Amino acid sequence: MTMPDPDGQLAEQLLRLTRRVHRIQKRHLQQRELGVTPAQSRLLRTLAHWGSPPRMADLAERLEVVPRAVTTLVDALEASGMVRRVPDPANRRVIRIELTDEGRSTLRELHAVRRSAAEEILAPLTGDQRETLGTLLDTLIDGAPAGRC
Amino acid sequence: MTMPDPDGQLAEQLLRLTRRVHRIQKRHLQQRELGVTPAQSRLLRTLAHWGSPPRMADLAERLEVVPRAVTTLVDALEASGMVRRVPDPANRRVIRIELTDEGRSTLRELHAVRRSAAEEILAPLTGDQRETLGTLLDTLIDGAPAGRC
DNA sequence: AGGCCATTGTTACCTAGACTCACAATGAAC
DNA sequence: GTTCATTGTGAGTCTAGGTAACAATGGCCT
Repeated sequence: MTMPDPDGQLAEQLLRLTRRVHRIQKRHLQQRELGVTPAQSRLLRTLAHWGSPPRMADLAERLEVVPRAVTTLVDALEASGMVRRVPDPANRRVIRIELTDEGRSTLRELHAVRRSAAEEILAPLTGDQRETLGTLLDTLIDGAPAGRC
Repeated sequence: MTMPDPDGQLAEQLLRLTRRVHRIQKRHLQQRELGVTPAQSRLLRTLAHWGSPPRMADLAERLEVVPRAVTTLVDALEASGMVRRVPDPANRRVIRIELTDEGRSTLRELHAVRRSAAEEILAPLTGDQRETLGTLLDTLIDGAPAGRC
């Protein structure tokens, strides 16, 4: 009476949930009409958690995407005044990305968006369950073999 | 000393993991060179779990996408001989989607792909943890308010 | 100094996956 | 039989990502 493929099922559930998370987040973002897409929102949050302005390459690594993808995101965010490209005097190849005041104020609104989206997604879970889930996800994310090249 | 936004963090982790799952699955699929994308693979699996051949609209609902998206997927799968469009004699508007023999054989290979991808993703977790995660994900997926409409 | 290679960001292009809108064909209901 | 709902699809858009080629820069090595 063992399940036929428990791990495969798990991956399936994860993917399914994934799609739902994405859709819900997108909807909540659109409702606020901040002109920010989910990926841009993620970049902004990443930026906020940084100490000093990171380089494009830093962002790419943190976001786990190729540098080229960061260029597009920063293009959009810069066009809407959320971030600024600042050349690094110490190394003329690198460009540092700074949050603008407008970016910071948008971030505060994004915080609320994320909260409401998270609330909708996590509604079926109790506080304890959320904590457990958080721990498991942490383990999954941190313990990853980082892509074995 | 409470966390600033635990639920938001959770959603963040979920999204991050999501991206990883997607990437890993895609890589594993490409390695096998089955000519099947992740979304197509999902449709095939959905099809296999169905009793009698479903309508396009059924698939759309089950996959949680708009019907138009199913058209594209079925186009591709039909072009590679995995499925067949069969008109429904009882209602000439509906088209039923049938798995072909080739689709069935591909599905067997996809099963292996999914297993290996799941293994890579879930490597950091013990058996017990996987079980717990499965339960939590079930709760999340089934308990969803289905888009409050 | 000069030459070779790695780093950094970007230009140009492609793909997957989803969405909206409009529409034609069909069925159902009044 | 006219009107309305269902069903699938054409046309077009959009987000998010990926490759490949490249120009500019920096580091290193002799």
